[in-house]
Amino acid sequence: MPPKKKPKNVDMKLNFDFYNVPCYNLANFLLGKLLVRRIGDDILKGRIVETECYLGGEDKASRSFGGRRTTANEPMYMQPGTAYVYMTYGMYHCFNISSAGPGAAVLLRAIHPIENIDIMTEFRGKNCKSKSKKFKIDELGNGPSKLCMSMSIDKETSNKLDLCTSDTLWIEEDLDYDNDFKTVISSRIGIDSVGEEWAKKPLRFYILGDSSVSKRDKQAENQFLDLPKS
DNA sequence: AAATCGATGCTCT
DNA sequence: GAGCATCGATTTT
Repeated sequence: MPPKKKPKNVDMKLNFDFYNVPCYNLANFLLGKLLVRRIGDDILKGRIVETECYLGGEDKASRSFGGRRTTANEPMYMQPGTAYVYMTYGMYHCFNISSAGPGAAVLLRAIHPIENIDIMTEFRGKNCKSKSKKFKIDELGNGPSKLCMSMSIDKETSNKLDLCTSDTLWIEEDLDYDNDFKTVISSRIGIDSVGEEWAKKPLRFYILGDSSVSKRDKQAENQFLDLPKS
């Protein structure tokens, strides 16, 4: 049987039903999809290759841990598909998407540049602290703040956007991508201070073998999985 | 290849 | 005042 072909003349923007699933499922389903950003007349696209779950409630690493709710983390409680963009370390941004479940969201950790890579490179340099640095393709999206720089995503322009209806930021199917990839599940990055129990939980997902993944886990790669893709 | 370390300002206590 | 869901440069195996 040949793989099912989807028609190209339909709106591939993913809708509310895609986002309205538990955090763990959304983090998995986002892999292989395209993150799309429109800047004026330019359309930037990158394939999502690495994600992390932040569950809220019991999750000590989550900014909504214990039901904590402030004006800053409000998007984590908004309807599934809402963008949650926050600044960290005073100079970098992280981009999350709220899922089903109170205070639950998925962090996008890495994208693989696909379309208008030259413009992404330009934004990457413009938003980078050090001037006139040259970037390889895999340095454009291999980290949560790097992808924000390359896609020109920040709190001011993108926080609280509804990805289901926004015409500047959304997710869509990648019709040209062979979705037959293997998925690696590993521990999350940069949260060691919350203690071993939650720091080690298997809540990070990435596409095995993709060159834009921010950090590989060779132990976990021995147990890669064929997870359902939607 | 891995470990270390400074930058830099917002958010919450 | 403390602590960052990071990055990039420098230093060490």
